[in-house]
Amino acid sequence: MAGRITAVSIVEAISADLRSRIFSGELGSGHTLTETDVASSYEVARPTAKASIEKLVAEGLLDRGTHKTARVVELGPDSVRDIYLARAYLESEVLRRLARTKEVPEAAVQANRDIAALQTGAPLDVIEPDMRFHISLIDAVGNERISRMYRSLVGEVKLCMVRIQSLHLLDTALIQAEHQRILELIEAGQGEAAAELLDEHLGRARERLVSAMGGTAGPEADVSSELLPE
Amino acid sequence: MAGRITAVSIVEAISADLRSRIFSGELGSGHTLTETDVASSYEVARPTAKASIEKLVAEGLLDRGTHKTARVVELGPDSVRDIYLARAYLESEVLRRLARTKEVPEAAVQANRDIAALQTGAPLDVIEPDMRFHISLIDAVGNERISRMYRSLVGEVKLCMVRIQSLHLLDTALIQAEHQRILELIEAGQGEAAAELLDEHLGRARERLVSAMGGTAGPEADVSSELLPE
DNA sequence: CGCCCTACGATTGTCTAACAAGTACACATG
DNA sequence: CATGTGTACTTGTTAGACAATCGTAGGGCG
Repeated sequence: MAGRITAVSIVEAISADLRSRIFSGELGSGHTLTETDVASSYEVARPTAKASIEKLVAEGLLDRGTHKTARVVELGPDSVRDIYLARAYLESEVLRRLARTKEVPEAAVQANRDIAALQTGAPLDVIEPDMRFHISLIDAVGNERISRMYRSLVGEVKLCMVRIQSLHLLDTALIQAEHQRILELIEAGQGEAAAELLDEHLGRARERLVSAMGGTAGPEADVSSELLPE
Repeated sequence: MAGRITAVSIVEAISADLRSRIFSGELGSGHTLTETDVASSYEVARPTAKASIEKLVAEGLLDRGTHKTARVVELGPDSVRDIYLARAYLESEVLRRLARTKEVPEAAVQANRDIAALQTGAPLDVIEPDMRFHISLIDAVGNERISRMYRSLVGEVKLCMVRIQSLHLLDTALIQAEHQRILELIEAGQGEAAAELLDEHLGRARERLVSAMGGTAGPEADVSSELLPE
């Protein structure tokens, strides 16, 4: 087979393209997407564009109220905390259950190897294998719904990331070491310890994100920032 | 405030009506819903009906492939296990975290009181307060995304329930007692024990559902059932 | 007689065109 | 300065139509 042929509907194709443009940062937070704009830029009818937009709204990537123009969601510090806490809930429980059977998913090991081999590259290159590491752990329990839920969270995480340029704060070596330790704890059957380490791991990432976006004051930014001199 | 006024769109209204008809069992598993049928029966245009159907597909209540008629999802034993395991994942982690702060949500206490006060009623009446109990626990951690995820699972659980008539298997007193014990364990800060009890609680409910639907052989029924004499 | 192929009906995907209804912002008025 | 009005832009919904596709029933051939 020379690459699976994909005969997706137009709606899906447009959704996919918009999604990747959002993740790439081309469509930044707060960017508005009117139905007519989408329709004309992709040369489709408005109902088709409407369907594409509503698909992304359902995914949580776009935001829109009745009779209002859709816009790329703006994730403030509160949202970031919500997302990362949700990740921690899902993933720490997964670690506990994996530890019971001492099951270390090969895909996670490979993802972490990729991080280690990455030492020299651009700082953003760590994101992809990092996400792959976490997704591998989730998928290892073989629960379709849990996997789906986690993927939707990952989508929002990526959305956070594109807002941050200063990702050189990322300490690739530290990330890789913590991942390694988590895998070891699973293998040793110490689920509780693995869950705790993960909590710290995600908590640190979360606070780094929050502080990095603190200056740009998202919609849920605390009021004190309005009192600062401009 | 004398009841919030709700000016929902037509699409939402139709989705809501279809949803309740699905949950009530009026639209049973495998029931087909063509766009034209929905359009004519609600006296709306086909695109409107289409949007309503697609909304329910996104929720996981309907199932449909390209160019194929939408049908109410058929949940086999494997799906039931997947759903209940996902519930266990989310909820047991929630219990652990609630136990850390020894926080017993009042709404959950109330829901369990309602179950206790229910002793004499029809056996299906236990479902509503039971769901409310579990949802209260989830909501208590105040994480928007976790709550959303759990609610989508609850939707599928209700879908399972309507397939089963023989719900007199439900032991209301046992359910109520286990709930009570879970709340006590949270208050005592024993998250691990609470999580374990919940696992049993949900596991029992799951196996009861699976065996109750075993005769009707869902799509994921194991092959041996095909070997049985008809 | 059974099997493959084709033609048909039913259904969905998409488009064009249009009107109704709502929001947001500027403007005029008291 | 607050309030009301109005206009432009956008979305919600409809109607009708055509193409593409799926399932099935019927006809031709071995």
